[in-house]
Amino acid sequence: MRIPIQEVTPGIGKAEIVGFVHELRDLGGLSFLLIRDRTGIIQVTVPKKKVPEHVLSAVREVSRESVVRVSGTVKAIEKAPGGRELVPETFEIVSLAQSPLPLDVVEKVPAELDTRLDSRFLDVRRPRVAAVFHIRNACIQAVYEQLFSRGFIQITTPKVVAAATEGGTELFPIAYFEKEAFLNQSPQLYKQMMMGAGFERVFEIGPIFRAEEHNTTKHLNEATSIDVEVSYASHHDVMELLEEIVIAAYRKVADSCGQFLEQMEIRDLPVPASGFPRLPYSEAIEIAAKKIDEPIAYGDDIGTAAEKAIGEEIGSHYFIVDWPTAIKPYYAMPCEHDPSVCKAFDMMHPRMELSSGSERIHQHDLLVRQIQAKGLNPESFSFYLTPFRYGMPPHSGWGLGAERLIMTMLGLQNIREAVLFPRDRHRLVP
RNA sequence: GCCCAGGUAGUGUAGCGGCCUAUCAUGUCGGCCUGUCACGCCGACGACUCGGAUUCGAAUUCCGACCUGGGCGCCA
Repeated sequence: MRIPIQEVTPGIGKAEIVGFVHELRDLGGLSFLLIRDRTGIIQVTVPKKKVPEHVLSAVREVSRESVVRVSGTVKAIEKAPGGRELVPETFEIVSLAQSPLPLDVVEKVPAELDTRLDSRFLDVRRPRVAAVFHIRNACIQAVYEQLFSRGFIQITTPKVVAAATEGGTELFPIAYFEKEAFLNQSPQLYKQMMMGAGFERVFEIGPIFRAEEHNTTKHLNEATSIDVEVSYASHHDVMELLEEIVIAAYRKVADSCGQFLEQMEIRDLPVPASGFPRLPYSEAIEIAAKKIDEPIAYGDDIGTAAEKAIGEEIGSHYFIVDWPTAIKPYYAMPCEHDPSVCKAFDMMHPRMELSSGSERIHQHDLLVRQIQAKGLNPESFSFYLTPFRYGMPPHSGWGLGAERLIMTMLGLQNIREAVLFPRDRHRLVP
């Protein structure tokens, strides 16, 4: 019976393991092989004069990254990594790896991200790369735990849609039988319709598609959005929820991913403190105006330089609130006392934007006016607008970029590191 | 969409008009080696993205194509 490498301890006596050949060292009369499975690495020591002939011939034949099955005696040896080693009685090559490898799994020689992504299956064999995805899994699990425990209903919404949801970003057109269709940029409209359906608390974690031809370390053309919508909640309520979920994700990783953080050489993962600062947009602009060269004024979008300057000033997660209505989507609720400002927010990490959300307009006629004010045609949104005529609860929500959450949490330099198979301007394979 | 930068063995690099039959590392193959842990030592193998131009001579300069990285705008 095969056991996980992590569970191979000196006291165990005999053990059988299956894994990849991580490294091979032949010292002549003595050979060392490091065998790796998802739980760890163990040294297999082969004293050539003391092992069966079939073990010797298999060891001679085996190559790095081959899959092997080894059984034998576990010995406590201080000189061995982990304080134990396996001396084989049987050694079976389950699947021989060709050489040369397209990528050095042991990382004696670095590889460029592009080369790594071409051979992602090999790249992810590296423990420190695999660690990112174990941590990503823990984050998503934490989000599920938070949302399910609060009575949220998970929904799935169409990714193939007839028209743009928000205007603005470019959509990928696709052929849909005899009709024109697009890949959805956001579940926004569908989440809101489910408020109209009376579900009160919904979420979806799924892909969103943006056809922007950007080529940066923080954009993907297919990203994962954690999308939440809550009835009878103000934007303040959902900001608190967002903050709690981000903190829960950090805490989950800090508490349960010690081994993976270690592999990434992250000694200590600081969990953000609750009470993220709420920075009014107008103050954010003032900070940026003082710190950057390019001119910036009230009413402008917050560009990359401004975002960076403000992030440096605040130094932790924070919200930008009280946005001008003019630069937020049509569905953001204007403030009663000053409709030029709306109840929208962005949630920021010092490095970049992670999430944006708002209290939504739930009054049909106001929504139509706002759509028109953005130069869009309400008729193309009739499927979305109709529910607003038959009793629509007030509601708020947000969308959180999963890859950006992981990227900023782990200090990854490129967002592509946070996705197994990224889709960017140039990459469609694998 | 705009603007930069770059394509040299499987991988990562040096070279940037003649010293290039192209450097180094890693890898692979062969040899020696019983405690390695980036094992060591000896030997071998393996590359200038493609097409055109300039030149006595091009990896090196120019033009074009293809491919790639990054920045900006916008966004999660």
